[in-house]
Amino acid sequence: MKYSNLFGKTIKQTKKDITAVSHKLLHQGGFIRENVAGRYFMLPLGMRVRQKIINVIREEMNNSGALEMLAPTLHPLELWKETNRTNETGFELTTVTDRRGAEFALGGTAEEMFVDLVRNFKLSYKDLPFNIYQFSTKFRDELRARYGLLRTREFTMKDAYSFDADEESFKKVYALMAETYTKIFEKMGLKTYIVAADNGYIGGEYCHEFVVEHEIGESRFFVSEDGNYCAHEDIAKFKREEINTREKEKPFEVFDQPQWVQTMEDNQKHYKLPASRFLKNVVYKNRTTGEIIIAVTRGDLEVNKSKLEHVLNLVGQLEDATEEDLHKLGTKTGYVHSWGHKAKYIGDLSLTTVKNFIGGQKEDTTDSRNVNYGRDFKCEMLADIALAKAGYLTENGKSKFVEKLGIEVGNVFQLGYHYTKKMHDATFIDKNGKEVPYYMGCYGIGIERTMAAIAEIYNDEKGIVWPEIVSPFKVHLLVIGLEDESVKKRAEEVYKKLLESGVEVLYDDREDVTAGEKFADADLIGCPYRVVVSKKTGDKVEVKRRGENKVALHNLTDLEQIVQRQMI
RNA sequence: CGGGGCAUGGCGCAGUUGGCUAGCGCGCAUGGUUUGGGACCAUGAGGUCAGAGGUUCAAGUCCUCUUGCCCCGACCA
Repeated sequence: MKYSNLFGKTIKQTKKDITAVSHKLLHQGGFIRENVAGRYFMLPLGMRVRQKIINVIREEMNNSGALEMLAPTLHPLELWKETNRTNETGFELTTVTDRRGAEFALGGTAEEMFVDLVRNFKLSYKDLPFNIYQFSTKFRDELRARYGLLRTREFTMKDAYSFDADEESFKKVYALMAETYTKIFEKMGLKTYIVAADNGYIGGEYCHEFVVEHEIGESRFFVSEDGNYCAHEDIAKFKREEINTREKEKPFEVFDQPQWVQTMEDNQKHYKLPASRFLKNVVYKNRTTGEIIIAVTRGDLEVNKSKLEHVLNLVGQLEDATEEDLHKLGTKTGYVHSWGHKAKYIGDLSLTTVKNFIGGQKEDTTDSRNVNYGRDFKCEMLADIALAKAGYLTENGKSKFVEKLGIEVGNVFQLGYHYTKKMHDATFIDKNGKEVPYYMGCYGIGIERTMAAIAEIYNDEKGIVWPEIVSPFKVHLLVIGLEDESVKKRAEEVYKKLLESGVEVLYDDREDVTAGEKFADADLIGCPYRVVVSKKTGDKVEVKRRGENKVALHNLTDLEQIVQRQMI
């Protein structure tokens, strides 16, 4: 393609408040343009990258035996009602109504649609298993879109849905998908961690995120030093160390405490004891029912809301209690009791690792001490509801957690019977002629986010350095000194030759642009090979790899060979 | 959803305690000089200062509301 025909422009300056490197460079290089918050135009250059990414994914998905298809964008709302996902928060549906009054949801994910399609076929066990997928626009009403393409409200997703006869058969598909994903991301130059995570509003019992480690990422996860464990913070299981379990239980008492002792720091200062010796209470409210839930933990630990929701089977339902809610309980911030309020008490596993807790019944000038779990108070249940942190021990106590941040570019979910049992007739006929629900999984990759992740990792101060397989063009050909007829002729010849041998080339043929500007654009756009034709190059061409400094003169056949060689 | 910030030609920004004809850089157009790292000169086009209401002799500037965007947080009681 000739640069003079390209729509879209590189620019020198971007807004100060663009913070993500990928956002800045993709905007500056003329790959994307924002429409409104979280919704982007894919410009021709960006479109080419997007297409390359799709090609890689498609090829590997097809290799895995999955079949591409396409579902409608508007999903009948009844389907979402069938699984009760219309009521779940954490996943705000955008709905539209047509002129007949029929209601539709703009799909943010398509489990119901695929189940609906499949159930209408009335399949037999002989038709199983299969894995069907699509590339389609997804709509998510994010509270806060940010970082350019990293978190948008409208994006392309590859979503696949597998249907199996049973768990055993499913597990093979799940493993195959994980393997396929690793291959896909590796091909694009992304090293991914496979992070065990929470299924959240998608449902099912387990899932894994594919995460590219990067500081800008919003996924916080932990890897054990021995490399045997890798889990998202929302599910990371860690060992609660015994604090003082050998100590003898002393008699419970309420005693005087200076009024200035209010916070956990005050406690530690006043008693000269570590935070782990105190009780901590965190109050939540069920969004829909208004029920108050009090999470009780050891003072040095924090409550993880996702874990708590999971334990209570209330995914996306909890919100922080307000001061008003506390008032209704007859208390206020800092004065919540570990027992006795009209609320559901859930305790963390750590409550049994300490003898003679301090706290739990704070009033203005008193509190309680020598509080022992089981003897002096009891929660409705003890569960893993505490937030993991760097340095904590793995469950077996053998290794320590290292904290990492990353960009979640893909995920694989075990869905099991989550949808097929909620939706009627989502069954096939087994060998015995019985109707049996499908055992499902689903698998997603965010295309634009993957694009941003690549740009986030492969760049330098001058621009993006695209991995060859996703680069918009393989060669960025630029000509300097176009007014010289022989140079111009030579450049045209090189361009034609490259095209003829099937090389994708962006030919900067602009006449009134200085050399410096052409170089700057080539760096910014970031194609892997920069080829220069000028007076200096004579019957050769100058070749430079983006990201490297050395330049070399080659003749055309050499160049073709260099470029044809697949570099990954 | 809470807190903070911003909104001025296409883009990036300046505009003082309200004051006269709203500026600068980039980009764009035209002409010229240039041509191996965003070069230079000249000329020109382009603005209901986000929207609505208000205060005032006078509003880009002060007040109120609305909308949009950006940043931080959304859990430690």
